[in-house]
Amino acid sequence: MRHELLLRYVDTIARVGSIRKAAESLAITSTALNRRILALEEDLGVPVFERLPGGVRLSAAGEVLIQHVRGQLADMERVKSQIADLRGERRGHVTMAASQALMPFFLPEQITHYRKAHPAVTFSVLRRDRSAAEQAIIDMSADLALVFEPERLLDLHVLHKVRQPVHVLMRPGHPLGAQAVVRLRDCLRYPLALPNDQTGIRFLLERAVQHTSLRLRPVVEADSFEFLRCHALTENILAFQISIGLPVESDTENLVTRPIDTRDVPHGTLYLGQLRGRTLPVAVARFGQQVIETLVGRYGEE
Amino acid sequence: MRHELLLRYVDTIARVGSIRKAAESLAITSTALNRRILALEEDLGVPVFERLPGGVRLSAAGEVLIQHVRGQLADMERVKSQIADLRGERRGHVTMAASQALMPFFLPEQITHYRKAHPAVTFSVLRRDRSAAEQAIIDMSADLALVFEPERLLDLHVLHKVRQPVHVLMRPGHPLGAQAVVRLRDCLRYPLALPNDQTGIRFLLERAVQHTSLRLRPVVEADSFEFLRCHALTENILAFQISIGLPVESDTENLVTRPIDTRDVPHGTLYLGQLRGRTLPVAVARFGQQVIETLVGRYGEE
DNA sequence: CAGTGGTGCTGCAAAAATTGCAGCACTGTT
DNA sequence: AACAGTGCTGCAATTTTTGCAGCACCACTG
Repeated sequence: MRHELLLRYVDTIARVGSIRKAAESLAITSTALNRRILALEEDLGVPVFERLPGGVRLSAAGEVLIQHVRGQLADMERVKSQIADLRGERRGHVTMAASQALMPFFLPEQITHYRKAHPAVTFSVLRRDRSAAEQAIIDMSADLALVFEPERLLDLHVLHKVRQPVHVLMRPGHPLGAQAVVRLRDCLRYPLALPNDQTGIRFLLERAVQHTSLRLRPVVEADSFEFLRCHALTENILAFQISIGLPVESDTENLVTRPIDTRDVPHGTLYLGQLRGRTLPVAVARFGQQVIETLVGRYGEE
Repeated sequence: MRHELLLRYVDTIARVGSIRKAAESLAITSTALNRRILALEEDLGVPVFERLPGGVRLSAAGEVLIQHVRGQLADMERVKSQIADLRGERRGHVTMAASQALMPFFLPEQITHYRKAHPAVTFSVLRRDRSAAEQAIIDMSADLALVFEPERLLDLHVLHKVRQPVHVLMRPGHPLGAQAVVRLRDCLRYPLALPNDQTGIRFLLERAVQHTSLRLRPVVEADSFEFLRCHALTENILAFQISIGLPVESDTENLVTRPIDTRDVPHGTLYLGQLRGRTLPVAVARFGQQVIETLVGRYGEE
């Protein structure tokens, strides 16, 4: 598409923060890119970027423009998708921002299942926790967000939500495994592996101990649940995860999981959302529908 | 603006229905325009226009595209307006679709008043009754609609509404002038000048007599209220108008107006609306706000 | 305090895209 | 059968865009 090029250029520069770097990633010369931006700014009568010694940054006017540009690009995708759909082609691309808990099992399974029915649909997955997922929706780098305990829910239009209790993960034979439901204070007696502040689970745990005498003292802290889970197995300490992020029940030989009593740590909520007011491409909308149906089938209506 | 050009081209061709005619009105050669469309269709992989012997018409894919195109053009106006606003310029353009009743008094007064505060804001006014006003909103040839008794209210986001009783207009000395409120059956005893089917007033009158033995037998029918009002004065027959379209009260020497009993003809409703989901340019939004305040001040909250 | 690596920007010439003219094939109307 | 309207195309002129090299500027750094 010829006429979208300029928009793509603006978007890339804004994301990268440098004309030269953007030019490289766009496979054109910086001189051409630079001049297109200058021409745009002349047409517009206002600088779109502030020139800093280390690159460029969006000006106030640029902030207004970039939202329009990204909206236009996203909407153009929708148009192409609808036109392809009109020809019965059933192709398209879905960009999904999702919390970490969805990475190991839920999303792969969902995408595989969807691609069985629509092999021409392709996917991009961005691992984004909480506010980062919302940000991806707002700046339209993602079409859908499946996010645990988002922060603001402001520009997010909620398509579906399900409650998710927090579970504790341990090596087989750990004394906590004796109970079907564990209390938080019991967990805190053992060494902990905790996810970092960006995550919904950490948020829930911090809030749970806030007005108590309990304290979270992690032995290991990381931004990767995969690392935490594996580390819990090797060093025999406790990790945490929500229901949807737990491995299939069968392999209790390697890992034991127990829900934490909801009197101690209340349910968190997993949201499926899109940008408010956007019309999604057909492939995206259909995939969202499938996710909703799966969630309803698995956890019931909220 | 360079990159909007193609969008403007597509929009114009779709409205005009011919590449050559569109090229003329766009002040370019048909050759250039034609080739741009061909290039667009190649990029898109789908014909946007159906080629007919007498010109072109939007294809199914084109219908999808044109909605996007018009949305982007309108949104670009908003962006420019916001950028201008950012520079404290307070300029912009407002395109208003309105029912006929607003033409003689209300709109001129409103626009004059607004332009006193914001002289750099310019206006376009389209006279559109009922469904035509809604159509102008949908295809984005107008930003705001002030329309009496719209038909579907489907894509129209209602910003405000006021009730409007129907009045009968007569020459001074007409026997009907004796009563403060007139009954419909009394009106129908005299020769009538009626607006055509497209108008909300005709719609209300037709509905009023639908299940009665009364019949509307216009002596003169026209699509111009101005003509009807003037004709009523010269030939001494009855015309109709809603409150907001009536002349200022003072000049009762030339024209007498009386409300029709609402038991006979119920209130109609005047709607101020915009396209659902659109973010309006600042100038448009402010003007709409002023209109709402005027309506509230004059007719109270609904 | 010079050096270095980064930035955005600008002449000038080459390359590429766009445009305009004239004319073709086609269709519906007179 | 002539005509007036349409969209489309080959070719040449024109305009626009691009790329190279180099400039001025700034923030680090040793």
